[in-house]
Amino acid sequence: MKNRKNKPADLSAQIAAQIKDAIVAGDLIVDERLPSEAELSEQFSVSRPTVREALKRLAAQSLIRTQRGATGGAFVNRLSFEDAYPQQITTSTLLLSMNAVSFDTACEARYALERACAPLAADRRSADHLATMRAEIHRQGQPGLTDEAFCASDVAFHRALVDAADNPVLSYQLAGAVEAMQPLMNMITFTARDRAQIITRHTGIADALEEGNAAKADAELDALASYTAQLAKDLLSKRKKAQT
Amino acid sequence: MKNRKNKPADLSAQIAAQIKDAIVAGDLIVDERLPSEAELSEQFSVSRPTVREALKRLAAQSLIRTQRGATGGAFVNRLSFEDAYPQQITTSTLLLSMNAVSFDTACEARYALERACAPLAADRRSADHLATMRAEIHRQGQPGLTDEAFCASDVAFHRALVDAADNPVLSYQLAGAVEAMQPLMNMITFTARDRAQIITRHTGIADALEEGNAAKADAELDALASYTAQLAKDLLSKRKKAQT
DNA sequence: GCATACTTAAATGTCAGACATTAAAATGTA
DNA sequence: TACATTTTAATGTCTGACATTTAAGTATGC
Repeated sequence: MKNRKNKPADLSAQIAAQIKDAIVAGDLIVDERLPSEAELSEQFSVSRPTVREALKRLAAQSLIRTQRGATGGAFVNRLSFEDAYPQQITTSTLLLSMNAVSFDTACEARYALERACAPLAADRRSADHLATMRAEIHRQGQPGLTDEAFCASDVAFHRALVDAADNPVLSYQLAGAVEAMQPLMNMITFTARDRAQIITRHTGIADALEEGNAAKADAELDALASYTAQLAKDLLSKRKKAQT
Repeated sequence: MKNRKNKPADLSAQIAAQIKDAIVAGDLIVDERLPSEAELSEQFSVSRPTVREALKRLAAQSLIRTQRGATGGAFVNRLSFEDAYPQQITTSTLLLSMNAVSFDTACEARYALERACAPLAADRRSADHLATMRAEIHRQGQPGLTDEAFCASDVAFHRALVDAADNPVLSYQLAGAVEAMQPLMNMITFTARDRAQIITRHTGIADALEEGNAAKADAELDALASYTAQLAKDLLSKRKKAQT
């Protein structure tokens, strides 16, 4: 069905798929205990190691958790945003690095998504979010900051922006896009002038959100996106020249 | 480190984490073959079943693939957007269903993201995407269509809209948000008048994209978002009345 | 009767070794 | 040279055992 190679999947993969389907369909509810490994191995007519491999597959996706001891076993896990974040980030990072996604493409996606958040953030930003953004802006202005640290602070700033929209679904969706960009951003060497420009934009964004001015926030984000794209273009042409 | 419960993780989880880190860091490159299970079990000083459990964890995340036979083994997998899609959808679906995310919240995220795509889609939409959208609109107008089928067509329409932006990163990020909404949408009963309204908006969106009119696409999406939110509100108040 | 210490039981975690199956490479043969 | 056969090295699966963990039950002492 799923594999167009019509290669029959491993038993452990089949069993994991069945249990996963049961969880997605709601036949197994959160915190419900699965049968013990011994019982499952009987039900599916396979050995315990095979059942265990299936359970490990599910555990790797945070679909179940296991507990040892007398009342232990495998339990359906409530998949939390907190659990899903790191997986999302890892997946996004690998997607970018393994598929030769260009800086432009990743950057475009990132700013498109952030601009989607801007109006909501302008409406709902809390004092906390603003404080975080101001703190990161201040850090970005410190002399002697390495490029890596500058990028890390940039990510923190943008995550605060996204979180300010106060929509966990948006935060989750965007975490990957923003964080996965960091390895790409790290390849850029920021001159003092670059940093000053970026800080100006960041300040503009923070100001706009503080005022609740969605249009201004959008404009500042647009300017920042253009500037970032320009930096990447310069970097590329500089490299080309170096090769010649 | 990771678990604040300072419970030491399983050996198989530790080994899986080490290999995953090596892949993310680029120490293991795409299509590189891992040592055989026997060799790994020696390297990590654990038994083969334990190594196998670790490998299954990685396979569940599509980080590796395995091949049987003389030249077989475990290979670092090129994580493709195609592979990541279904996982992203499953995760998003479970996040919504297990965390009591409200229809409003999910809907807001979805339309915010779609509106981020609209300008790009207006610029780049291909004839193919437009044809898909028109076909889905036509299907949505067919009498006798069940609510489920209507929703499925709605999802297909919106996926075409997202794909029209021609940015794989955006498509990937949005797939979850759009598809995961379907179970929630399926709870709505669409009257003939509802459907007509939605079809009007869909047609407006398709027209706008065809004209390359980003502002109009945005306005139509905004109207559709409001209408959908209104439908949900009506449904909720109707239920409340039924309970009284 | 109650608190504490010990024992038991049930589950997962780990190991060792064997056999089954697969698929490529090496070998043999017309 | 082309084809069939054998070898080989790997994953897939099974059996059985033991280790470890944890909650519950039980005995002991006061």
